[in-house]
Amino acid sequence: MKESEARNRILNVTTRLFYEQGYNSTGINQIIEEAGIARASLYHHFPSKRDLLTAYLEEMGQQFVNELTAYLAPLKNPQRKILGLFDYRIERQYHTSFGGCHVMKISAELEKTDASAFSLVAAQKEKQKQAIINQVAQLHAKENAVLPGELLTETLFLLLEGATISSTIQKNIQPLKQARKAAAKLI
Amino acid sequence: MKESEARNRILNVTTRLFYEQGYNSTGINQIIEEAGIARASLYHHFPSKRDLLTAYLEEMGQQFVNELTAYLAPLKNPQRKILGLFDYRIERQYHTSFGGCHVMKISAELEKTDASAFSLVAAQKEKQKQAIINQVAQLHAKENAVLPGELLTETLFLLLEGATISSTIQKNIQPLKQARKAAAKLI
DNA sequence: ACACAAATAGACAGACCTGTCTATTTATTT
DNA sequence: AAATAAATAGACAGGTCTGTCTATTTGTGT
Repeated sequence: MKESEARNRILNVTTRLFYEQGYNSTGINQIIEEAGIARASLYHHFPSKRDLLTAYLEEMGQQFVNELTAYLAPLKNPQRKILGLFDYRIERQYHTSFGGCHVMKISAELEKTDASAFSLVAAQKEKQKQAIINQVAQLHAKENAVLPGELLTETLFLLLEGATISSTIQKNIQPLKQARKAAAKLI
Repeated sequence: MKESEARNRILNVTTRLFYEQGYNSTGINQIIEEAGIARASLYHHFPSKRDLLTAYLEEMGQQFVNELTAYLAPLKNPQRKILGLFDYRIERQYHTSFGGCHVMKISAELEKTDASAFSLVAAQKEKQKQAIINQVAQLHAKENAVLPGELLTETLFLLLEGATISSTIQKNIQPLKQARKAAAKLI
């Protein structure tokens, strides 16, 4: 029922354009044209542009988690999986020509007073963080670890976030490689 | 000569609006109205909107460095100054109601192919990073430090960046506090 | 007093924006 | 076969956008 052909085309085009051009710079008209569907069809499935934003975030969130899970699956132990988090980001940066994290991009376009949008966005980030928590939980704490468990999780997450935005601004993967190196010393 | 009254008003209003609403969502008409100047005056000083962007980045960069320098000045030793970097960000987040870093916000609105804009943006970030390098250079390396000097600098920078974006998305200072805690253990 | 720069008001072009509406056609289901 | 849903084309309203242009007034330095 939700699998209609037109809806899929709309969602695919929207996802691509919102990520490449941003939310504000992407117009309904462009979506209609590139998706090759009628105006009324779009408004039938998505009554307002805001509904497209919600769908975009959910779609991208789903993709991200699926891809990450697949990427980490073959890695053998928690250490390697944690380093895999950084490698995955590196691969993604190459694949998107340094487009950066979609959640960060969208959040920068939102008015800071738009609480409902920010709660959507924050929920997406929370999911990503959960992937780290799951791995750190399986680490055998080092004898004389510099950072205790919970702080280690947070630090790894923040390193990942900082390296991602930094890599996006600099348009090279150096920050992610450095973050990976630091992570290797901390786990 | 560049100190004309009208120009200052334009720049002040532009700076506020670009930061609060973003670049794409701020119109020339709104700037004119809020600055209380004539349309032709704006185009006299800034021939295109793009010129406003350049001026905005330079203005904000100047402000950021000045404020940070003033904030760190009374702190006594390199350790405290490094932790001061985090405290300064916390204060800024409160002061801007969690508006976040202006460089990150703008970079998220740029097309990733806009090389000239990205080089402006990257230069601003480089300046901020330099502030950390300066402090770390004065640290006496710990005997058995987990992270060697250069990697320590990069790690502190990435922690700061990650905690800033994370704090902006979550709308609370917890990430910055955690990053500060991690930094304290690393230096 | 003269010249030049800076600022003003406001109309205008040409394009784009979101969302609504009418009226018709195609599918699917019962 | 009848009814319901999904899709189509395209006009339309009301607004906003950037940038240009004319024509006039204010200010400043020489």
